[in-house]
Amino acid sequence: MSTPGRGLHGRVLDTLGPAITAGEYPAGSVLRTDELAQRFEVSRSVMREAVRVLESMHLVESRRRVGVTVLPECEWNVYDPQVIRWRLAGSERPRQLRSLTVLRSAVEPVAAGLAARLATPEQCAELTECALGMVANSRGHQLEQYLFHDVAFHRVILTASGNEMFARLGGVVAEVLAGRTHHDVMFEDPDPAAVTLHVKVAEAVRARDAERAERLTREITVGALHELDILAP
Amino acid sequence: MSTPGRGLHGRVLDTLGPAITAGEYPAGSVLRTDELAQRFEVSRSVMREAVRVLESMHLVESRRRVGVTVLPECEWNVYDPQVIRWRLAGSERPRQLRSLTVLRSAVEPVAAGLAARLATPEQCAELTECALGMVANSRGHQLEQYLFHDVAFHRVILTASGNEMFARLGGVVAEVLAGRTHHDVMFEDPDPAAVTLHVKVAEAVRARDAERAERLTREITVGALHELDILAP
DNA sequence: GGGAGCAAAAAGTCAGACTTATATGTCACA
DNA sequence: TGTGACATATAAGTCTGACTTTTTGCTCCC
Repeated sequence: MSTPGRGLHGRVLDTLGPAITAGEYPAGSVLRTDELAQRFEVSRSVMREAVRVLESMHLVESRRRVGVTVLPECEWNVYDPQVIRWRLAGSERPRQLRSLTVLRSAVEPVAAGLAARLATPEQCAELTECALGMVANSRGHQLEQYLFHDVAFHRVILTASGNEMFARLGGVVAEVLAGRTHHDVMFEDPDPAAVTLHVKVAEAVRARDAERAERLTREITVGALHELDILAP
Repeated sequence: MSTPGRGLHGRVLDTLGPAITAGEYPAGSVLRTDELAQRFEVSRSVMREAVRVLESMHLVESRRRVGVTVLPECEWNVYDPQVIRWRLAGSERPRQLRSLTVLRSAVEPVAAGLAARLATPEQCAELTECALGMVANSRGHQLEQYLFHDVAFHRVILTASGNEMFARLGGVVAEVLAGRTHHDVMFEDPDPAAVTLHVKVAEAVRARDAERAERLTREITVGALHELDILAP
């Protein structure tokens, strides 16, 4: 994913990051730079760079005479894409997936409403194209092609909202959707109702009907919540 | 703010981070580690650590034989609290404030709905206390005390939602609210209607009325949007 | 028992030498 | 004239070792 092995410090992070985010070192654990450098067979300078990155993610804190202390989970930069990937790859995957899905359920409807006001004609066209692609691949176990258009659809919505912070969640949504298709149970074709909702959202955006776009998107995300048994009354 | 001057590399970041996020180096600009090290009068190792941190924020990309390239804004980790602080402190402040307010308007209502289902009795009590504190300080230019309770109120809501990603936005909301009180025009006492809404949200959460808590919180955030002339029809 | 001061431990800093990847320019050949 | 292979320069990457600084926790004396 992204850029694997961009230098030695990156290799170290590929091991240490997942280990920490998976909770292998409980909060308060103390590591020593020299020891880590030996363990990973890299120089202290490389190890220090790795620690600096972990520190910027608020996963650890480095203090003189003490060492590198693992911080409690509530301190972590849980929006850092790298942290999200590490957690999705490890034992915390289910919880991370739930957190992200709840976040989606908050953001996407509002983004759709904004998109209905702000989307360019090109974006409207793209959206319709994605929705049609979803329809075309919604039957006959063409899950990969369906996923492709689904991801593209949500990306366009988030981008067209005109809010940079919404737009940056495109990658996250892609991970969540991909996770649902690949890891979890999804042997059957996607729910026809969901497909229809996407088409309707595209229509609403094209028609500049913000309220309708928001309401329909909320229906989509509520469905996603139910799939994970969140919001069960 | 937070931890200023945690080592030489931190000092470098305090200058370089704001400069980059303020757009002083357009996307594509190339910096050289050695030159930067000279400019900031630090060793190359320190400079390298600083660059690694900027790289983990996706503000820059370091490539052999090329140098340290400034990445386009769309690549930045705009959820990184440090990046947010840098942007709030610089010329991009107004835009950053808008982005964050829109994000709030999406997240907080959903968080309030979840809080109504999940808040502990202690959290309900805290919420009521905050709301009362707001009422008590809503008149007579006691803006600082009002702000204190306002921030606490929204923090409790976000925490009580049970979603770690919502909870992590507490700091962001604090910055936005503080910004409104300090920087922007807020000479007068807060809007009485807004105060009443907070009290009602606390009531709704205590009464476990998720739908009402969500709707009332949405009214609060819509107010915040209007203050910044967003969503003008 | 408590405060002053000392010593050790770990991170922080620096300088210099060396390695590696790679963009770019050169030149021969088609 | 265009194109491919090759050489070269450049800037990041890595390693090592010596030194500094901060901070903890212990000891010793009052």
